[in-house]
This record gives sequence, structure tokens and C-alpha cells, in this order.
Amino acid sequence: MHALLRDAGPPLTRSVEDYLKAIYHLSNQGGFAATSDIAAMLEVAPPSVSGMVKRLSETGLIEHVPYRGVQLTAQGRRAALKMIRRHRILELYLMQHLGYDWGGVHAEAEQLEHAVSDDLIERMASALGHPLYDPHGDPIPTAAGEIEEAELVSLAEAPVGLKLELRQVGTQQSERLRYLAEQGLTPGVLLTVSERQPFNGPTT
Amino acid sequence: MHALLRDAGPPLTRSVEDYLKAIYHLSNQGGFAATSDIAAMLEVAPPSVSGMVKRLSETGLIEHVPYRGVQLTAQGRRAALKMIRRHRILELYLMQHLGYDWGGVHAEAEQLEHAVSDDLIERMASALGHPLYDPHGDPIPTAAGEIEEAELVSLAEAPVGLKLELRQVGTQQSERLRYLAEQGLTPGVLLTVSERQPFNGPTT
DNA sequence: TCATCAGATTAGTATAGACTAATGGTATTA
DNA sequence: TAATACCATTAGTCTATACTAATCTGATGA
Repeated sequence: MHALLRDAGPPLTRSVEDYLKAIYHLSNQGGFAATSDIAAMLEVAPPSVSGMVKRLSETGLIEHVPYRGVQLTAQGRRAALKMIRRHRILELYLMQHLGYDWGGVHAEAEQLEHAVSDDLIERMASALGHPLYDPHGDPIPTAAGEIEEAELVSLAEAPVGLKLELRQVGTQQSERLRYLAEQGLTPGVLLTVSERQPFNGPTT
Repeated sequence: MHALLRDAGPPLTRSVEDYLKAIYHLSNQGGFAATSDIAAMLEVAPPSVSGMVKRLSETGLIEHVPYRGVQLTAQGRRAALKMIRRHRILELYLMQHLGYDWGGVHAEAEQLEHAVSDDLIERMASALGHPLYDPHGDPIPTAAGEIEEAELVSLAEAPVGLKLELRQVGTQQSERLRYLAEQGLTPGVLLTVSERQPFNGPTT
């Protein structure tokens, strides 16, 4: 009985969901997320973050070490992964079933992820054949809250001559995504690093 | 220039959208919506309605006659119809493309209608072939904000012997909707009023 | 006409979440 | 080690929205 009710509590607000997602992204490799980075990512003022951090640590969703930053608790991480699953399933669904392009999906998913039910997400996931990666190539957490921790190399760091598969594209700016898609730079494509100009772009 | 910007202003909040929809439904035939009816429909206390009514009439979305009730202005009506279009397109889409049943669809649409973009709604509308009626048989307002004003007869009022087409079902209780659907009472079906028991049900 | 009562409104309070201005802590550099 | 600069936090305010308790209005029936 305890176990089943463990996660109940009042549902998270839209803001709280956004904070948890931001903290997840900023503390990826087990580190702390800094107040100012959270503020920048969510486009709010730093004191707003301090306030929210206090509330979130009181409800046990994060751990706060003053002047060092915050980390998700197991509970907070579960909630964050749920939002990320929603976001990624939504992006995929909007592209594959409603004709969205790579650039426009992000904003729409960003709104919808707060409003959809678990049921709807699972229906979309099955309509998509339970996909493992989103349109950017990022892994989609399972409904149970697990996520693949990929080892990725940045293209800018890859040695010349290396053959590789383009797995994910690390930008969310619509214009840039559309441009890359036109160039055929879309997740899954195989590339070879042929040369690199000093200070900028390598070639396919 | 004026005309194009006329409706700009800050976007409506979730609450405001709900109030406008409720007022629309309660003042259907040109009358006034009463504070207490709005309160009942939205499940809030009457003073909360008084407060919101003040704000809405200051922003020009409704007309308030103290102690009599409220009416939508043209602007408020446009906003309400937009929400109703969203709701009805969503219900239809969820049923036809994601396997929702008649009962479960309302609650999901109620949430999503506040989060979807106009673009997404129009994409769903075209995926559905620009439908005119929602799953309950209610007319769907056009993107331009027009709605068919249907003349409907309640089954309970129809004279015995009349042949008619079931156009809409006036309940939103999930259980009851499922029951009716099982009985084949679904919009579009042709019925004949064969007899009526005193105090209750007529037969197909 | 007046008393009464239901329903509407005002008054005052709470909470979530944001802001700016002021202050406090930590780490870097001289 | 001390000064400084950067970042975090606290203090105090604002808005939207809800609440309860108290008051007011208008319609109804005696």
C-alpha cells in the first residue's frame, strides 16, 4: 500500500515541471545545477530560482547545497524523466502524424507536455511503434523512467578520417534545424570527417 | 493596421479561457449567465466569480450588469468559440486517431485545449477532413469563429410516433456516455419514438 | 408596503510565482 | 592574506486566482 501511494501528493504545476526538466538537463553527469544556469535556461531572474529551489527542496524533489547548486532526488528525477519522455514522444508524433517539421515541433511539444495525460502519451507511443529515439536522436525514457545514457562524441571533436553515425543534433533553434535538415544532416545518417577548417566547419 | 492588431493583447490565461467557455454555454440564447451558475459549472465559490467578472469586464471580454449576470462581448464570444472549436476538434481527433472512447475524451480535451496552438488544431482539422460536428453531435465553430445554431428537440419532449435523427447527446458523464454508446445511441442514428413510460424512458 | 431570503458583492486573506534592490558568501588574484 | 568580483540569497513587492466571512440587493409573498 505504501509503495503504490508513494508518488501521490498534489500534482506538479507547470512551473515545477519546467524547473525539474531544466535541472535534469543541467546536472547531466551527476553534478550540481547552478542557480544562474537554471535562471538562464528558464529565462527567469535568479531570485525566482532561489525561491523555487526552496519550495522544491521542501517537497523533496531536489537536494539543495547553498551556494553550490541543486541535484534531483530520485523522486525529482523520475518526474523529470517523465516530462522528457512526454516531450520526445510528442515531438515524434507531431512530425510523423501531423506533418510538423524538425524546427517547429519543439515549441509545440513544450506546451503540450504539461497538458497531456499518461494515457495519451502511451497511445501516441504505440501509434509510433514504441520508438527509442526522438527526432533529434535523443533517447526516449521508458514509461518506467529509465533512459539510455549514450556516449556521444561532438562532431567538432571527432578526429579527421573517423567514420560515424550522426546520432543527435544539439540545437533547438528552428532556423538552424531546418538548415541542417536540408543539408541531409538528420539523425541516423552516416558521416566521415574529411577535413576541418581552423575555427569552423568539418565536411561530410 | 488597427484591424490586424485588434485582438492582440496579452494571451488569455487558462482560467480566463474556462470562464469564457462557461459563460458562453450558460448564456446560449442571448441571455445573461448568473454568477452562481458560473460558479457551479467551474466548481469555484461565487466570490471567485465576482472577482473574475470584474477583471473580464475591465478587459472588455464580457458585459456585466450587477446582480443580473454577464454576457460575452463580440471579443469574448470570439475567444469562447475558439476554445470550443479546439475542444471539439480535439475530441474528434482523439477518438478517430488515437482510439479514445466517447467517455474518456472530454477530460483529455479539457486539458489540451489550453495548450495547443492554432496551427496544431488546423492540422488536426485537416487530418479529420474539416468535420462539422464533434463526437457528441455538437457543431464545430469554424476557424473564423462562426457556429451553426441548431434547432434541436429533446428526446423527452418529442411526440410519440415521430421519426428523427439523433443529433447530439446532452451529457458528459463518462459512464453514461459509454452506456448509451453500447445501446447504439450515437449521433447520426435514426430513431422512432415508440412509447413513453410516465416519469421515464422512451424506446428506440 | 414591508419582511425575508436567496443570491451577489465586498472585505480581507492565502498561495504560487514572478520581479527589483539590497545583502551575503566564495573563490580568485594580487 | 586581503581585496575584489561574481554569484546566490534575502527582503519586500506585485499579479492572478482562489478562499471564507460579512454585507448588500432585489424579488417575492404576506
